[in-house]
Amino acid sequence: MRDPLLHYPGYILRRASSAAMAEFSLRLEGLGLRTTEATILQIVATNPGISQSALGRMLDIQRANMTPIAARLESRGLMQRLPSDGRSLGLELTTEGRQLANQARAVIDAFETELANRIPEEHRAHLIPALLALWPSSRD
Amino acid sequence: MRDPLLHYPGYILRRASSAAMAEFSLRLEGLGLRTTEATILQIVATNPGISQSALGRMLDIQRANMTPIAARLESRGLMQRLPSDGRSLGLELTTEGRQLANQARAVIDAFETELANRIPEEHRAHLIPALLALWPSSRD
DNA sequence: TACTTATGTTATAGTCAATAACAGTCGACA
DNA sequence: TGTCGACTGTTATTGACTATAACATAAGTA
Repeated sequence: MRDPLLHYPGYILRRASSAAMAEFSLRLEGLGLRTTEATILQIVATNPGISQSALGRMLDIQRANMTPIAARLESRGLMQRLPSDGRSLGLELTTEGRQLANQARAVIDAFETELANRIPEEHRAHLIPALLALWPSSRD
Repeated sequence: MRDPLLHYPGYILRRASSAAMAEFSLRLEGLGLRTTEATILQIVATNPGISQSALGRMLDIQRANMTPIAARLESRGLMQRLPSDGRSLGLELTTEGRQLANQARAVIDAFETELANRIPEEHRAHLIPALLALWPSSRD
């Protein structure tokens, strides 16, 4: 029972990512947040007033899929959507949203620290630069 | 417009993985294969007779979700499901399945090589060991 | 034999991403 | 100024993928 793909970086990337994300989702369950929602809270916290579409571009989430996500966060009282532009909606966290964002940040920090510690020291510093090279994306 | 999570390995892992997988899916479209299906063809090719559930354990796919995937490959004439055990089904590729597996392997090889080449040389060799450390999984 | 575990299946629900179509707004520019 | 093209947000729909529960059957074990 041999896995012939174990030496391919892309394959291992997929498997490692899905395993890590499953674990991460569990840790967020206590806060009632999904992975994407926790991410959004962090980004809106550091970029108050960011528009829905700019947020979507940052996270590779399309406008059409952003709408229900943002609506859900707003209906939970975590985020406000204020018309900034006439066509754009500027996003801002409520007080409750900021509190939850902080709690989520603690969960993220703990998880990411654990992840990093699982990597043998001689490889640790190379992971992020290597992954960034695989993900050209919007930071060009 | 700053991304406050850019220094977290788990976050970048997720983003890099989803970008790479989207690209990979496009390359498999020509063969009419999904990512998972291409993977299964490779594994069954190297492990003829493997059972559906063993395959599922290898790929972290649950029995219930394995059924329609395997049935689809069989109905396309790529794979056979032969009762081996009375309860188990042993999987084997048909001639056509082997041919398609070979074509898929070429696509995989090309893609994985390109991926590896995107990584700056000083980081390249560290990616797989680092990822394997994050994905303990079944290889214990 | 009786009990437990393993395998495969069906049905169902939820999450997530992709597409198309629409209304409204903004900006550029002739 | 007015028009045209691009941008924003929304709705509706679809497909892929995952998770759970319940079931029938077979295998292994005490």
